[in-house]
Amino acid sequence: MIPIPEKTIERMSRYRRVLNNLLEEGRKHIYSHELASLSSGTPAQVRRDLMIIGHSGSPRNGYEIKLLRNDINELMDDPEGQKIALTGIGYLGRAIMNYFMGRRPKLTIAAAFDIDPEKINRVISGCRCYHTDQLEEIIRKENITIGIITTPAAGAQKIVDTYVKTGIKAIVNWAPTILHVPEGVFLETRDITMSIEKAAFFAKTNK
Amino acid sequence: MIPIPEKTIERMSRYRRVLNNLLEEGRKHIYSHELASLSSGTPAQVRRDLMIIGHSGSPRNGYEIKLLRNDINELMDDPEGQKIALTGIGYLGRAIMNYFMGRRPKLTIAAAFDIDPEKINRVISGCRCYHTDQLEEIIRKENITIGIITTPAAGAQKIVDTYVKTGIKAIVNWAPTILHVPEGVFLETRDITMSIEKAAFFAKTNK
DNA sequence: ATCACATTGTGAATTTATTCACAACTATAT
DNA sequence: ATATAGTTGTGAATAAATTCACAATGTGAT
Ligand SMILES: NC(=O)c1ccc[n+]([C@@H]2O[C@H](COP(=O)([O-])OP(=O)(O)OC[C@H]3O[C@@H](n4cnc5c(N)ncnc54)[C@H](O)[C@@H]3O)[C@@H](O)[C@H]2O)c1
Ligand SMILES: NC(=O)c1ccc[n+]([C@@H]2O[C@H](COP(=O)([O-])OP(=O)(O)OC[C@H]3O[C@@H](n4cnc5c(N)ncnc54)[C@H](O)[C@@H]3O)[C@@H](O)[C@H]2O)c1
Repeated sequence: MIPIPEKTIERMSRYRRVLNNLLEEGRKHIYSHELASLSSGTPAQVRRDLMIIGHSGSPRNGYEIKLLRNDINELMDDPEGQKIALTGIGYLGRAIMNYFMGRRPKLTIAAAFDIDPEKINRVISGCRCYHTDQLEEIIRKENITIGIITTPAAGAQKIVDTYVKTGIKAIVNWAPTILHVPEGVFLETRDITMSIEKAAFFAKTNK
Repeated sequence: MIPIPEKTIERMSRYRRVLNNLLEEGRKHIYSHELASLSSGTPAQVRRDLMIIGHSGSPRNGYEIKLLRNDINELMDDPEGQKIALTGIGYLGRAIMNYFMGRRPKLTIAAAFDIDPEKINRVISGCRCYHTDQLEEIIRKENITIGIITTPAAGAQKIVDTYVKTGIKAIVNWAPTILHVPEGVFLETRDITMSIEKAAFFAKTNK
């Protein structure tokens, strides 16, 4: 079986969000052009993506929202659930914790870490907070497989190293620094600046 | 002149960050393969990007960091500066305000807006905070051209509409909802979930 | 039953992005 | 002077992503 392109995976997240909203509104079916416009894509792209994940609809009614959502769940979710560790309980860390809380049943932030004594041994957004000294212990105990970094740049590489040591295979990093991971570990460094600078470039070019 | 691809613009943000770090360390020159590894790319990609923006280096010494950084500045920055409005001074809004503060001299968050009386008429991270009632007035007065949204989904469309009305041409939205803008306005909706779900998919697939 | 029709599914075409591969170059050592 | 080594700049090749375009399809109206 050919692997599913990363771009398609990203769009699946978007589609799922839209579909969940529609389900709440009680909608039953959707056409490719509707899903496209609700997720800022094109109809052909939507159909191609659904073809890739092997979902089919009906020419007359389009796609059955519930079935499609379930297929996306099946594709994206681990049936046993996946746990996330987040290190750095500052503004950004808390924004992510709040936002994620309860949003994806199969994907939960199971533990958060910091060095600030004010923040440890509390429960924030339903998530237990520990001192970073306990990273290894808790990650192994809780069987956590995904790591997020929202600390300042200075401590980030050390945290990545600990994540990797515990067997974490996928990391999302928000600290503004280059991090290194061994082959086979997924690392994505995100930067809000990039999206703002892209917008700024557009504003400048079209002013 | 052919337009510069969006992907190249994104990478320029990354390159600039790396170059600024290197300048602080006192480095003078850099080769394409070094810049590539520091920004998680390939040497050919780097050279192609620099070719696209019309920067050239020397076969022996590579690229002169300062000159390259300046060329990126020239490409990306508006010489007169650009101002940003941010609406929604919560955890996420503050994370962005803190992070952006002083980072890009030519691109500043000039005003923040909220509806919570606790937050308005203060200065947070060097940025003045106003009630959303004053959006139009302040945006026009300050000549703001870029808008960020970090409010809950509910109020977001109304804020976009106000942004558009004041002539803002580029918007970055973090509220988890579909927003509509007229033709010619750049809108990018970002979602942290997407990056985490992508990482989770990788962790699941490679476990 | 049959028709009309808007939509799906998909091979092919196109566009966009990336990588290859190598001639041209340049600072340095000899 | 000249050779050398390691890099740049870029046309061409390749790969990846997107869009086109249309036959096949299923549904409701008649
Ligand atoms: N990439 C982006 O787009 C982006 C956007 C916003 C913020 N950031 C970065 O994310 C980080 C967090 O931002 P913030 O606004 O939440 O900052 P913050 O100061 O509010 O929070 C940082 C938190 O990390 C904790 N911390 C510091 N060192 C630590 C360590 N070694 N181990 C564990 N915890 C540690 C602090 O105690 C604090 O709670 C900063 O590095 C910031 O520059 C990045
Ligand atoms: N897209 C993502 O990846 C992502 C990540 C985190 C948070 N979020 C979303 O971003 C938003 C903010 O998150 P947060 O953690 O900062 O939440 P928060 O509750 O800390 O902050 C929200 C702020 O918006 C203000 N607000 C509410 N309604 C407003 C309105 N109509 N006009 C102006 N201000 C208003 C509130 O007073 C508050 O200060 C939420 O919608 C959240 O779901 C999105």
